[in-house]
Amino acid sequence: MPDGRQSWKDVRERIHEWILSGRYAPGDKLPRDADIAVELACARSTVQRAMQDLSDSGFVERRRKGGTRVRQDPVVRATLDIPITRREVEDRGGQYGYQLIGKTTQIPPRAVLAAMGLTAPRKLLRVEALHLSDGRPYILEDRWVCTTTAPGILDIDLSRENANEWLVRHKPYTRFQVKFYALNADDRTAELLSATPGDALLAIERTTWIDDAPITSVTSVAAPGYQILSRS
Amino acid sequence: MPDGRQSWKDVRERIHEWILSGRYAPGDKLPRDADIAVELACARSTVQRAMQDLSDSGFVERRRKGGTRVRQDPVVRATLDIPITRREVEDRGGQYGYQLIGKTTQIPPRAVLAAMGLTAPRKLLRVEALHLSDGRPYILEDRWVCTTTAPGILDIDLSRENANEWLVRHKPYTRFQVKFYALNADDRTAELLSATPGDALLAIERTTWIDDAPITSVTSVAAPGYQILSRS
DNA sequence: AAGTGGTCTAGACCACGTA
DNA sequence: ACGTGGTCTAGACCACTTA
Repeated sequence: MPDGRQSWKDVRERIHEWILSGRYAPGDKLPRDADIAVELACARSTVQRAMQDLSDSGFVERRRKGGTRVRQDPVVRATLDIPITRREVEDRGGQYGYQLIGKTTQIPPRAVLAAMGLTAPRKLLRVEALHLSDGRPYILEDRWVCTTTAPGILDIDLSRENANEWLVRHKPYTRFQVKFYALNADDRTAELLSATPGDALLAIERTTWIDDAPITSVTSVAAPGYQILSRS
Repeated sequence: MPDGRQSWKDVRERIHEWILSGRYAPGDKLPRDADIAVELACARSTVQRAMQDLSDSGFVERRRKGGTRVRQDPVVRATLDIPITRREVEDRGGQYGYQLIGKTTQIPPRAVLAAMGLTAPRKLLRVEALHLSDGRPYILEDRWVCTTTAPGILDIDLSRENANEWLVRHKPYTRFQVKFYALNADDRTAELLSATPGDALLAIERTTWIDDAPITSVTSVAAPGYQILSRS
């Protein structure tokens, strides 16, 4: 314990060690921030910052007046980065390619309406496209766009410009929801992704809103072997 | 602009609106924190807090001396909660059940060693178990435990006690990694999960460490239809 | 009603990276 | 070298919640 400055990360580490070592077991109450600040010889706000991080990470639970307790059932909280596909491909050293498959205006299936929080059926723009890595199919996306919220999309030449990238640059969202699941490739999907019908594929469904107005809902199906990793 | 107190979340919202409205477009440089603080009539540290959040969320990019810029390619950063399975089942209103399938000590396949960061092959404890919801198979887990890092696991009656819950309570980790992918059910997996061979299933692989010492690596395969959702 | 976490402020200094 | 973000401190007040 040198008497130099301690960052809140150091303080977080100290407290984390108390938990790891069993000095404070799951369910135990930790001292008040102010007391910890005295013990560790730092400002209370530094302890507060450390505690907030431990709380965000699911290690402790904090309540006003109730104090801080070590969580009984730590929740694993994973953070995933979902970059735009072009960047993902290029970061892996691949050559990115994009291909428009279809563009229509139609009433989407119930599941899509539900995902976007729409109650009444209405026509939406549907864009199907394929992302390629080194010329090989990488991700097949089936996108529905609300043309009321994002009318500008209608002026874009989607055979040249990528719908996702256009939206991300011109229609920032305030809220989003992501869903992961596995599905068996049907004949069409298999053909487009150069897979075999029945192959298990990872599907990523993303829906974005500006406040309560849905912008787009897209289901991306990845080619066989695709994995998603949490940040370090 | 009422002259009441503003929280850093309010400030974050104000700056976010600047970006949404196009006042600052992707690639643009934002004013220095200090100037924003003057404009919004708050302390610089409040702006700093807001900016840190916007940076964590992937909206802006900050560099010392370089200033703050709106990101060109916003990264979608999703946070997932992965609770212990008992809690997940009970939160969904189901009756949780647990069943030990097998427990052996053997040398794991290369992939498992690699996931744990082990270079030399060595024997690990392997525990296979089934989690049930209302008596129906829910998740099949195939776990490898490093008995050097977590020797206590050998004293546990794993037919009664859940390996995951024991580890989570007695062996807190300092670091972890999560991986998601899809796989086709093989005959054995299908039988254990009451699925059909070939069904697409979601696999979640989690590895935990204390510092650099691996604790456990577990691959959980969920029954058909399982989905993972991001937090709000 | 009182105690605890949550946040703000103002000022200071540090550390990093760019110009 | 210097400007910008990053963080700490000390003190103050607020807000929630439970004793």
